[in-house]
Amino acid sequence: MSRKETINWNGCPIRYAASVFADRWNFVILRDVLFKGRRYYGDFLDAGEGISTNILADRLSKFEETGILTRHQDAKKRSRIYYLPTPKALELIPIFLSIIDWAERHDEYTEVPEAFIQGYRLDADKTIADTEQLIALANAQVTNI
Amino acid sequence: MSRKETINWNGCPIRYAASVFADRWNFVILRDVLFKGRRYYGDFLDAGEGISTNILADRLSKFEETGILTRHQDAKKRSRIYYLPTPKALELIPIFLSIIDWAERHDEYTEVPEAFIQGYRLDADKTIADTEQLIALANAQVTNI
DNA sequence: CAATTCACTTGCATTTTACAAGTGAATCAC
DNA sequence: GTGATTCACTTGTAAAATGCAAGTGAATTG
Repeated sequence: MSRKETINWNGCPIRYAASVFADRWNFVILRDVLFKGRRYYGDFLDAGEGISTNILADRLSKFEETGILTRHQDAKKRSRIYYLPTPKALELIPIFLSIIDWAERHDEYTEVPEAFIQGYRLDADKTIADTEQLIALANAQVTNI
Repeated sequence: MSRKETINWNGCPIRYAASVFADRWNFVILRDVLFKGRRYYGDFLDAGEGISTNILADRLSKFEETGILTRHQDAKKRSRIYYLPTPKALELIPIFLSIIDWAERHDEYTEVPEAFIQGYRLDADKTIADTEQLIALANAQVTNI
């Protein structure tokens, strides 16, 4: 057992990434944070995906532990909690954009706006920058005023 | 319940990708197929990751169902089974390369050869093409002679 | 042709997930 | 000010997935 777990475990980037976000709910939460501007705990629940409250709480706290999200209280209503993406999370954008690109090509049911996917295929760096901008706006909406 | 599951389920590329490969063992198997040239059932088992035989069999058959891998008998020894990546799997290369890039930057324990990661950051397309070449070689080693 | 290899399958204990129902702090309505 | 409500979880429990060990049967080897 000890041998099995030490061989090839540490040092592998794919394995590390798997430990941080390879799970369907993690994918959905990161999508919501990176592309849909969702920040509040309640937003994630109401996203219509059917995530349970205990699973959401578990994933959010793990994202805190792994430095993907930070937890905050709303300034005017302290009972509301929001989560902000860290730089480490923002650097997941290229990964998720290429996932979107891949899925659009291989899933007949996927519906991505033409302009978005075409834009990405023509100039990925610009789409990454644009996405970062939208994230900054979403963050500002939650932290400002 | 029916409402919850129909809203936002279909049509989302991230959700689709999650259903195909968002799982730690899927990550490891795809890494082995895309970057380590592993093709035989036994190769995956002996990879030192500790995957159980039933889980491996389950994931391999799901990858068949989702069109990621194809299952074949070895020409000279029909009791040996190998799995080949489909074009749909090859198109995961950009995703996994950007995952490697991300992990290298954020996991202190990750050990990626300097030349490899530098090469990727300088010219991602070239690294993608190089990886495809290596995959073609690995496929040939299994299918030829 | 008996022993071994190979790719799984099966049985079962443990862990994780899903669903429903709390809980306690903060906020709102009056 | 206080009772009702909102909010972000937590808890309990049944169902599902996982992990481990031990088969199984076809193919191959000695």
